[in-house]
Order: sequence, then C-alpha cells, then structure tokens
Amino acid sequence: MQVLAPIRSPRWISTRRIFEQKISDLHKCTDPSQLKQVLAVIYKSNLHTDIFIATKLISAFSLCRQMRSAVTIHNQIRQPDAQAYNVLIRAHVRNSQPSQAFAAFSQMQSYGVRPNVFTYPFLLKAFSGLEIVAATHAHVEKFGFVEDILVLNSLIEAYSKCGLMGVCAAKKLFSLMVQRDHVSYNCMISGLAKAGQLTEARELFDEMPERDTVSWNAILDGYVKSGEVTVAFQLFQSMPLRDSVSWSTMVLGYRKAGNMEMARNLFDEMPVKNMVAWTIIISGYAEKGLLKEAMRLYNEMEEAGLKPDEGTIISILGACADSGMVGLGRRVHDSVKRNRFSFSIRVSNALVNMYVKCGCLDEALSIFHGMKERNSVSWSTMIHGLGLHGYGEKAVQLFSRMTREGFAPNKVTFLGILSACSHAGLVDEGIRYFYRMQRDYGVIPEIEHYGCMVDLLGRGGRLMEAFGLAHNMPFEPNDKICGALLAACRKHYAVTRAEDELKQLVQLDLKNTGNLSMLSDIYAATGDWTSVAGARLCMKNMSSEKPSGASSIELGDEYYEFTMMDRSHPKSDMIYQMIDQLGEHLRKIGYVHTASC
DNA sequence: CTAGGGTTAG
Repeated sequence: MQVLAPIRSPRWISTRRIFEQKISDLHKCTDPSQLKQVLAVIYKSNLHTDIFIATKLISAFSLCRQMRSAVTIHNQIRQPDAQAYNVLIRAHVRNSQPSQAFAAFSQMQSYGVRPNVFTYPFLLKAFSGLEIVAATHAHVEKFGFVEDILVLNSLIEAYSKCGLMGVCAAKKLFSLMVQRDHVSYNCMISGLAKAGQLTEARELFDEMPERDTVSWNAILDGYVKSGEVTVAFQLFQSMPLRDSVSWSTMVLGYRKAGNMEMARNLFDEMPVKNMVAWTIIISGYAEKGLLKEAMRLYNEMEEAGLKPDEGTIISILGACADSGMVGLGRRVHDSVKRNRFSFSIRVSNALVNMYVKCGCLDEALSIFHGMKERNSVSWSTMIHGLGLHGYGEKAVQLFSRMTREGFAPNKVTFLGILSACSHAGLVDEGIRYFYRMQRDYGVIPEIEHYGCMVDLLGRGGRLMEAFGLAHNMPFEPNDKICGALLAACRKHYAVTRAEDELKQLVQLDLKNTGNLSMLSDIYAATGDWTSVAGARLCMKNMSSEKPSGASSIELGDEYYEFTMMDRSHPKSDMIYQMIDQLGEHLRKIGYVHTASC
C-alpha cells in the first residue's frame, strides 16, 4: 500500500499532524501484516490512545477481519467518545458479530457516554427480531432522537426486516414522520416489497415526489422476489437510468424463473459487469448443473482481472454443494488459496459444506480442523456432514466437543445430530438429544425435528412409536413425515400393521413421486400388483407436472445428470445393455433381487 | 441511513 510507504522509521514521525495525513487513508490498506507494522510504529510514538488515530485503526483492522486488534485498540483509548463507540459497533456489525455490537452499545451506556444520531444506524444493522428493534426504538425516544430523519430511516429499515408485524410498525412510523426524504421512501418501498406487499409498495413508489434509481431498484427487486419477472422487465425497460444493480436484479429474476438464456442475454448486454452479476450468472449455471458453462465463466471472470469476493465464493460454493459439482468447487477453493483471500469463517463453512455434499468427507474434515475460529454454523455443518456419511458416533463426539468449547447448539445443530443418530441407528441416543434439546437448551422442536424423530424411530424399527409421534406432535404431518413413515414401513415390511394410518397420511402428499415410489414398493412387497400398477401409473401421469429426483456424476470435465428410465444420453442403449449384463452377472453369483428394496 | 449475489436443516 502506497500510503504506508513513507512511514519507515519513527524518525519520520515528529508530529501527530503528519500521522493524521497518513492515517486518513488507512482504511484502504487490506493487508493485516502491513497494518500490524503501522500499529507498531504508532505504539512507539504512544499515539494509540488518541481518539482520532485509534478510530481510524479500528476501522482499518475491522475491514480485514482483525477484530481482536480492533477491540484491543478500542480498549486503550483513554476517554472514548460516542464516535469511538460507533466505530467499534460498526466494526462488529461488519464482521457479523451482532452480540458483540450490542455489548459495545451496553458498555457505552454503562460508562455514561451519550449516543449520537450515528449510533443507531450502525446498531440497528446488527439486529434482527421485532423485540430488539422495538427496544431500540424506545431507547431512541428516551434519548430524544425521534425527530432525526437519519435515525427514523434506520428504524424503518430495521422494522421492515422483521416480518409482517415489523412492516406494520414501519408503516406507522413512516406515516407519523413530519419530514420524509427520498431515503425514507426507499426504505419503506423496499420493506413493503420484501414483505410481498407489492401493491402498497407500488402506490408509494408512484406517489414519490422524486425517484432516483434506488427507488426503481427497490421495486424491481420486489417484483423479482415475488416471481413476477415479466412485470419487472417492463419496469426495467421503462427506467430512465439503469445501473449495475438494476441489471443484476433482472439477471437474478430470469435465473430464478429458470430462464438461463434470457439471464445470459441480459448479462452479456450489461455495460459494466460487476462481481454480483458474475456471481448470479455463475451460480445460476452451477445450480442448473451446467458445469462447463459455469467453469468457463468463472475462468473468464478471473481473466478479466476480477477477484471473487466473499459473497461470490459463498454463493458459488453453495450452488456446487447443491448440484454436487466438486470440480468447480475445487476450482473456487484454489482461487481462495491463490488470492490469499484469508479464509473467513463463512468462506470456510461454505467450503466444508461443499465438500460434505460432494462426498469428500476427508477434505471437509481437514478444512474444519484447520479453522482458527469457528461459529455454530461450522459445528452444525460438520456434525451433519459426519452423520450424512454414516459416522454417527463421530458426530456425537463432535457435538460434545462443541458444547465443551462453549458453543450453544441451536435448532439446526439439533437437526444435524438427530439425523446423524438416525442414520447410525443410535435410537436411544437420539431420543435423549430430543429431550436435552428442550430441557437443557430451550430449543423448541419444529416440524423438522419431529421429522428427524419419526425417521429415527421408524428406521430403528419402532414403528408404533413413530406413528404415535406423527399423530401427537403439535403440527400437521407434511410430506417429509409421510416419507419417513413410508420408508420405515418399507424397511420393516410392516405393511398391514400400518396401512390404515398410512392411507390417512398419504392423502396429504400424493404429488411427491418419491413417496409414491415407496408406496409402490410396499405394495410390491405384499404382492399387491394391482396397487403397484396404480401407483406407477399415478407417478407417470405426474412426471409431466413435477420433475422427479435426479442423480448426477462428474467424470473428468463432464457433468452428467440422470433420472429414472432416462434415455437422453446418446449411448443410452449401450448403457442399459451394460446394466442388464451386470444384473445377469449378479444373479449368477447368487444375488436375489427383491421387489421391495 | 436507502437498492443487487451469500454458509448450517430431507
């Protein structure tokens, strides 16, 4: 970094003014080791207690995820003022540490430092949840900032992120505002659009005195999020000014509608392609299983001199995980290493998840164990991953290690450990976790937890308990629950015993081909071939409405996806011949195929 | 202070 070049020895620094000049550009420094050098020089000159210099340093360290240094510097300020706290709060928010942000705010109050109007916008960014936003609102009233447009805009934004109730509160606040600027309108429009209240958002948009591009983008996003690409596109075409946000929103809209051609056309036409647009288009191809295109664009992006940012990496890795594209995943992993993009927790989590989902458990484990810092997502992902690969005992061990290291398991962690127990046949262990979850950790079971439990009991052969739980749980059974019950019946040949209950449950989701396929297996096991034919016919009729599950494999540079009875491959005749030969061979060596499973 | 992509759950 050029700014730092002149600061070579303490001799250069005679006065604080020189430092001020050098330090005003400090936030441009993205290399932690360079920052540490600067810090050393500053310590020598004993200027680290200076508020101005310290706040600059906190900002700079927080931008390259060096929060420990940022906090240390803050603690050494002699008499921190509101600005010093604001910077610290923003630093925590930037690094996804909402509870630390709140802690800083509390500390500020306990030291009697009065917040200013800039405190709340930062603070509110850290919060999610109606209660905490409402509490902050009360605080704002107590300290007499209710007239400030900056604070009110932030409150509207924060409220409208809290679901329908929050949007109501935001509307109320908005209507009571004496003065509104374009930001107030934009916050409100975006909030309404995100809550799906498009008509109201549109009305507000139409009545706005002045529209800049941000308002258009907010309403555009609303239409895209609710699946109205055509309306969005009409709006897009009538916009007076389109920026990269408008373009990328439209590209996302078409990707979501499954229209990658149109998404690609728009992407190609984009005057300035930024990281977000690249991310959307590459993840789109990856999500659809179009490995070559995804790979080609990824290379093209890097050749254009663009370095993927954290969002890009996380997004593409997520798409790789969903489609099993370990090749692209490795490619992304390589560029993370090459660009010395320090492995943030979220990037590492995304990598662990990708390797787990692509079947590379060893690589997932090695990244997980190499992480300097972990959060509950890291633990949950790894626990679930171990379970997925059949290592139930290891998952249980990791769960204990997680709690020993002071991480509170959340509802997702329990889904992971419950499914791990289920896969490994650890029935009693699983039941214990289900109770501990509620008693020791106050996690209230949701329908997914009941799904895991039904699966756990069912697989373990405790069918009646499984059915009992499905009947008595405080939720209506869904297709997942039915699926778990059907799988259990199929596995344990408990056809007649469960049939009545089953029929009742199956009514719920006849559209799920996976469940129907299991049902037909069960009929086959009892020799009820008429019902088998019925179920198969039903599936065939449905196949036009809903795609059935597909499997995929990556061989060399090619990625193949295939479904049941798939004949799309040019060599499918040969493939099926090979399958027949394999079957013949298996029969010869004594394998008996059963119609059930 | 306002707009776009983004890690854990069958």
